[in-house]
Amino acid sequence: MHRFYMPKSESEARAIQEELRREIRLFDDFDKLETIAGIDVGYDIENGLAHASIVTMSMDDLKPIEAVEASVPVDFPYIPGLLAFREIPAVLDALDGLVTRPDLFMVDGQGIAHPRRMGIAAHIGVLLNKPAIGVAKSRLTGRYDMPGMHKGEQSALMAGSEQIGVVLRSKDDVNPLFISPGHRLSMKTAVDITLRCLTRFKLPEPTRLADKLSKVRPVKQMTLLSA
DNA sequence: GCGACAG
DNA sequence: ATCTTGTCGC
Repeated sequence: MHRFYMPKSESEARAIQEELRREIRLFDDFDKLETIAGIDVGYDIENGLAHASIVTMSMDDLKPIEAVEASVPVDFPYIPGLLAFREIPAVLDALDGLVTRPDLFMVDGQGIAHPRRMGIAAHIGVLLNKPAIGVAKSRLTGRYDMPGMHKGEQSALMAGSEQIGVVLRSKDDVNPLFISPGHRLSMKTAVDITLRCLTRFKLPEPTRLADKLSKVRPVKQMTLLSA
């Protein structure tokens, strides 16, 4: 149904991104925003698996409605700028199990704040033809001034004279988040929606819950003290 | 050639 | 991303 192609080389991967970037639309293009889904991918290094988690919630109360997960073997290395090719297979697998249809996707990673403007959030948005926002915990590319230390303060993420994202302090005294639109919404809307998803944590609810699920919970040995 | 480098 | 104990703060 989708059209994800697994490249056989780095150059081919970059060529795919150059091709897909032409489909990105950065203006608000959706009629309703009732549900939002957070997407994140964790890894099980030992078994060579990528574990994708998607949590759908209501924009009203930010309470989860549905959660799906999927594990698939990783066949693409982590290469800065090509993260999408490593994580999307697991994401698409998890997506197959999703019953509800979220109005928008919030992805852990960059939207257009990418060397070729095709971060994983943009890639997912284009593949699904759905609005998507990139929420990254660190910078991939671009320059910026550090925003104030209080929640809500922000600064522009620039690539030359082009604004590719917003550096947002999502909580007092914690490292800022890097927000960038991925597809079918504007920079301003991407930030507005992210702000609406913030509660008392650093990460917005969609990504925060997906992140929690994607962590491959280790079979931690309980400290059982026998008397 | 030398750094930088989402997860 | 993941590996990891203690430790600071609400």
